[in-house]
Amino acid sequence: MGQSIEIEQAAGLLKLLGDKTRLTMLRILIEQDCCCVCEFVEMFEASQPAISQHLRKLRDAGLVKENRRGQWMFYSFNQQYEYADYVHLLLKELPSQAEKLGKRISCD
Amino acid sequence: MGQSIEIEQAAGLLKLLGDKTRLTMLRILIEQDCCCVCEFVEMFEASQPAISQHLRKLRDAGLVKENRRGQWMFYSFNQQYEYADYVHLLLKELPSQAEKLGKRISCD
DNA sequence: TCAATATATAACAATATGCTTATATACGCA
DNA sequence: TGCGTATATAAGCATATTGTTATATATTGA
Repeated sequence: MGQSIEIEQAAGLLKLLGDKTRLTMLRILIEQDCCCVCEFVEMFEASQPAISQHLRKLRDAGLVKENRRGQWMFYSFNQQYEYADYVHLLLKELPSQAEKLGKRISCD
Repeated sequence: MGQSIEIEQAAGLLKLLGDKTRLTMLRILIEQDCCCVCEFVEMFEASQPAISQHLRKLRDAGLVKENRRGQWMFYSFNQQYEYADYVHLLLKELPSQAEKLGKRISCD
């Protein structure tokens, strides 16, 4: 059950979502169970540290959780996030980014 | 009728909303017809230039429109904004900020 | 026309953000 | 244990953002 969100917390959340890479990551994660870092790196044609840093911000805010499987780290949307309902509300209005995943690399 | 929003435009919009002052302004403007600059200045206990600059960003993005009445400039939410529906969706989940207005200064 | 008020803009400084490169850490496997 | 792969972190740099101060513009009313 999500909490109703105060304006200050909403501003911080929206700021975090106000980045194309992070927003796309989250849009993907609400329709895709989880992704490993290497998938994001390929998808965004970005450097590995850049992706890791975005993921850390999302994780520090509680929006995603990480799960190690062997040497791969998988990230998924954190349904326990306090304002998960609100985030869903925002994300589901955005077009699916599933095609960005392309042929999924099988990391596992 | 609002347009469906692409991810890149959504990111830019959310970035703009990801500021406490601007987010609060907009939250007020969806329940309050319009506000003049001096009301915002008092409400946020911010400097007049700071408020003007926030309003300009919102106006440049098309989120608010301005209307002069004598020496006062009134700002209101722009219902014609391409993604007005989306913005409404986000804002209506936030607590009303009407009390922030306090006793409204009558500028007109 | 001039002064007062409201607002906008410009220039600058402080801070935040996001990337890069380099390096550290964690894991699997030989 | 040692190497290769995946990921995280740190440091530094370039750019963006936001506020401040100073000034410009617009409007009203004497």
